[in-house]
Parts: sequence; C-alpha cells; structure tokens
Amino acid sequence: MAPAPLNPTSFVVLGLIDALGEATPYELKGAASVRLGDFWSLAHSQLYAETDRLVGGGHLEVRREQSGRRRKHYRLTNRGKDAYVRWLADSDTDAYELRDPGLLKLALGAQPANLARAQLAVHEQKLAAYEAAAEAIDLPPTDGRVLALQAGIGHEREYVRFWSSLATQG
Amino acid sequence: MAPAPLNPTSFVVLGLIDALGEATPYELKGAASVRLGDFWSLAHSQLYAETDRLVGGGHLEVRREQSGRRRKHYRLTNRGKDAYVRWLADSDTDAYELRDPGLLKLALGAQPANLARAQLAVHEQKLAAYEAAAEAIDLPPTDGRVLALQAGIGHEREYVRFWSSLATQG
DNA sequence: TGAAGCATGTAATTTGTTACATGATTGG
DNA sequence: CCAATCATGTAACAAATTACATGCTTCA
Repeated sequence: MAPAPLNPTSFVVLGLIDALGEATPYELKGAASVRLGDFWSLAHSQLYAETDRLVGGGHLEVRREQSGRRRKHYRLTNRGKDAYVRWLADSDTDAYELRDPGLLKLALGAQPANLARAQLAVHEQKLAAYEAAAEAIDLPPTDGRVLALQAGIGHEREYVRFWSSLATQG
Repeated sequence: MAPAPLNPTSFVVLGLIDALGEATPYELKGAASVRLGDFWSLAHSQLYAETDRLVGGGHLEVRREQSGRRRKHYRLTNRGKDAYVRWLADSDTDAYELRDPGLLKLALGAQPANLARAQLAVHEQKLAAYEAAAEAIDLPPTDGRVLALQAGIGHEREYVRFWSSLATQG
C-alpha cells in the first residue's frame, strides 16, 4: 500500500518545520498562527496527528527528549525537504472554493438586509485586524506573508463593499 | 445520545429540498450546482449520507418507489422546515476562513511571480464564467442567487487585481 | 447489440473536530 | 502554595473524499 499522499495540511507542517529547523507540535501551533494568521487555521490535535503521519511517510524524523517532558522534536528528512520544495515551486495549485457560510445563506434565500448588517460587522472587524497586523509587521514588502496579508485585506475590503451595499435597504 | 447537530451541509440539503418540494439525492446534486454554482460544492455521496442522517434526526421523510429503481424521494418534515427557517433567519452565521491554497503557498514562501501567473489564469477564467452566468441568469436582481453571484464576481475581480500586481515582476 | 454515459447507491479510507486528561510553570 | 494557564498528548466521533459497483437508457 502506497503511503498516503500529502495534502495541504502536510505542507503547512513541512513548511513551518522548514522555516523553524526543528519544532515540537506545540511550537508549530504558535508558528502557524503567526505565519498564516487566521486565513488557514489548524486544530492542535491535527498537528500531532500530521507530524506522526509524516514520520510514517519518511518526511520527518523525530528526536524525543530522554527525560522531563519527553517532548517530540521534528525535523525534515531529505525526502521531506524535497517534497516541500517541489510543492512550493509547483505553480499548479489545488482549486479554491469560496465556501462562505454568509453567502450560502444569501444564496438560499435569507433576507439580505439583516444578514448584511451582521456580516458587515464581522468583516469590518476582520479588516481592521488585518490592517493592524500589516501595520505591525516588520518584514520587507515582498515577503510572502506580507503579500498574503495584502490579499486578505483586499478580500475583506471587497466584503465590506459588498455587504454595505446590501445593508442599507430593508 | 443527542442527535448530531445540523451543519452547513445539512442546511444546504434542507434548503434545496425546501425549494424543490421533494427530491432524490440525484436531483439535489443538480440543484446544488445550479443554485450554489461552484462556490459550495458537495460530492454526490455526501448527499446520500446527509439525507439519511436528516431522516434519522426527523428533519426529512422518505418515500421510496415501490418498483423499478426504487428511488428515495425526500421531503421536509415540520421539524425540518422549522430548523431551516430558523437557520435562514438567524443572521449569526458561522465564521469564514479564506483557506486559499494559492495564498498558502505564497505565505509559505513560493516565488510570487510564477505562482501569480498561474493563479491569474485560474481566476480570470473563473471571473469570465461568473460573468457569463450573471449574463444568462433570469431572475430579479434582488434574488439571493444573483446577489451571491455578484459577490463571487467581486471576489474574482479582487483576485485578478491582486495576482496581476504580482505577475508582472520576475 | 453493445458502448457510452446517466443515475443510484454503498463501502473504505482519510481527515478534521471535539472532548478528555494530565503534567509543568508561573505569578499573586 | 495554589490557581491559572501553558504545554502536551490521546481518544472518540463526525464528516468528507475516493473508490467501487451496478442497473438503466439511448443511440449509433
């Protein structure tokens, strides 16, 4: 039986470990929220599961502390590094779907005005948070994290524009 | 043990059946792609599983053909209708996460220019498809489906703008 | 009449979420 | 020193994806 193929979660883990050199699942949790913000969240239990799987596939290796907490520290193997680098360089990415619960309600017939007011509040808040993060970040403007944040800001602006246009009626 | 709570998939099914009056899973498949376009897709096996679950929770009732294909036709029960109407009227929707694989690669350090060219092509195509759909649709401009489509168009425009700005370099 | 593809489902596998448990550290 | 909370994991459950199976229509 072939080992399970790598999925986006796998690459998040590989990418974070690549950046950190070595990490425990707990450290990955922190790194994920820093590097990916809230546009791609993972439950901490997923990180424990995914690191295990990646060890099984030969993409990571573990070093376990011999005393105290006996934490597991993970590093990339050559195989893991290769797989990650190839994924990163491959511009043919998975398809993306909007899958926004707010738009789902709208499409299924919710009253636009009420929904819009609630959604507007949500997206205004998220926009403010992203803008604050962009303000605070200390990285060259060509860094991928900055660019991704700019993309997030663009989307939230678009959401605010969209729901604003519906919020006024009703 | 309490019956499993309803999730977005459940409400998609309830909503489609509400609109259709009665439907087989196969008909739901068609209805979903018409009403939700490609912003919220479901595998056909999900529809069989979800209709079953909803029967178990008392939200749907089945009528099975007595001969031939013995298809199952589902209708809302009062309980199902109620749950659906309440969900639709509740403006407090689930949170939304962007979760775009393209942005994930960008944030993890992919070369912006190559990625951008590929993503640009994808989103230009999607934008064109949405615009064609908006052109073809024959519904009042206040219909939720039309509005959701407008939202999709706005997002795709934003994507095109964003990736365009990165595609020129490199 | 047989191939293509539409229609209808089930089963196996993989993923993701939620809940539970408990040890270590630290600030009050 | 004790309450919070940080850190570390496992287990149970729910959901989604993929693969498998197979009957019905249609039309060449």
